[in-house]
Amino acid sequence: MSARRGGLADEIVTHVRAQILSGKMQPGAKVDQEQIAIDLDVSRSPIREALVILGQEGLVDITPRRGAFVSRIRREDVIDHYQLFGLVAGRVAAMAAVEFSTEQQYKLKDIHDQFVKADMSDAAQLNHDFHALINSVAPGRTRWLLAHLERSIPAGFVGDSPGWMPKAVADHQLILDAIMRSDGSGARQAMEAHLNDAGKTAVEALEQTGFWAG
Amino acid sequence: MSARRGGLADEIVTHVRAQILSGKMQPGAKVDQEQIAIDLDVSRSPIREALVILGQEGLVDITPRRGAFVSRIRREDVIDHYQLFGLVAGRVAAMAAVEFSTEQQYKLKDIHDQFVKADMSDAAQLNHDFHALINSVAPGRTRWLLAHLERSIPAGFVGDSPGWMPKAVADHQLILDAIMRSDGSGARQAMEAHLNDAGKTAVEALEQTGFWAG
DNA sequence: TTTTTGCATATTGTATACAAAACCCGCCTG
DNA sequence: CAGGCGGGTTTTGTATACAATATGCAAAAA
Repeated sequence: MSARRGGLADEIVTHVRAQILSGKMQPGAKVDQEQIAIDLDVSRSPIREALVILGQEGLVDITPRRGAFVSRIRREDVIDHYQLFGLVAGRVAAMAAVEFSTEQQYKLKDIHDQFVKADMSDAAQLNHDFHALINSVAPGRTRWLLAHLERSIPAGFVGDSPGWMPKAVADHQLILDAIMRSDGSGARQAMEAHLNDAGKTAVEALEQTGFWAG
Repeated sequence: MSARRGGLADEIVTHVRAQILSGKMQPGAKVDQEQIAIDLDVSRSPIREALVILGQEGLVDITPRRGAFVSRIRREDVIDHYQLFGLVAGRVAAMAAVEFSTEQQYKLKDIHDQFVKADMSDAAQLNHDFHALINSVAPGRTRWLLAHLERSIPAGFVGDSPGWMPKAVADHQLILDAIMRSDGSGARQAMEAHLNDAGKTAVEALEQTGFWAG
């Protein structure tokens, strides 16, 4: 999005992250550069850059001359992560409630109306649009942080867990209502609650994909 | 701290960051890999990894096949950054106020008492210790985020700006008082105010080092 | 004069090569 | 039998080499 990088490194990041979040690489396991090089048929140069990114995201721990290991992320870490996400996103939601123009308000309502009727294939995109519109009022540095928080741990879990959609719809409704009536405090609370739920959902999803097997 | 990397890359990050924050590399300027390679007498391999880190931190923008450029950070971005910092650190301070043992409380008071009497050479360390003790109650992911926020933009500015010490002492006093009386809400507010001030100080410091010259 | 096209150059991105540190495993010694 | 000590192997970290794309300038056309 902001920082599209040289091509391969980004693809490798995506690949390895998927491996980790899907449980194919267990927490604590070594991330072998050579193995990835073989799997993806690339050299170690872009792999090392990818590992640096994943290290910054906290998905792998890098120790000086010993290599990269899948981080031992605990359930409470995921919960914590989403609480932080909620803290920041809640702040932005409060700003949106106050600053949104009438036009923006109805644009948000429009997205939400589509979201209500969407099936699982479109839900992810509409969910993203909903949050993106709200977050568009955030100042530059806040946007940067939100982008980090969104891709760091396990985001993009929309629909992975059954029964999440109706809950998300209800949450979004509360957020939308608060913003429509320019209720900053209400928007903040609703957004925080929404992301706290998302955290629980993320834990369940990771549980199901076999992220934790010990 | 958490992710000590292979040696050279970290040093290069420090070097380039210093160049940027001191104004020797102007915002918008190209970060030439070859030039750094010559300056530091290293190959481009660790330099590229360093640039990835700086890109993640938001100090440089990396565009696919065109290179890295010093980010055009505005004064409001620095303010924004420190507000976020305050948001998170405030949350942690509130937790500390509630969770601190009596022993921890007096340990914090002890550090503060030293801070009051310290000269500029020790102030940085004691300031760090003060915050580190408070942040020690934060869960893992929050600690990770705080570490990011601390080193991302221009942190470690203690004492760079004259007249900051007395202000910091007063701020820390308020934070300490709130924690001593287990006043979570008060600690949060005091910490947020402290970091908002730190943001202004950071802007001034950047102003003086010649970061902005336009 | 201004714009556009093409080529020479510079710089990035990726691959390969090499040096050094860490790991593994058998062996020796107490 | 436990624990420590080589020596070979593996893997990382850095340097160098090569390929591909972007940049800049000059010449030609409008």
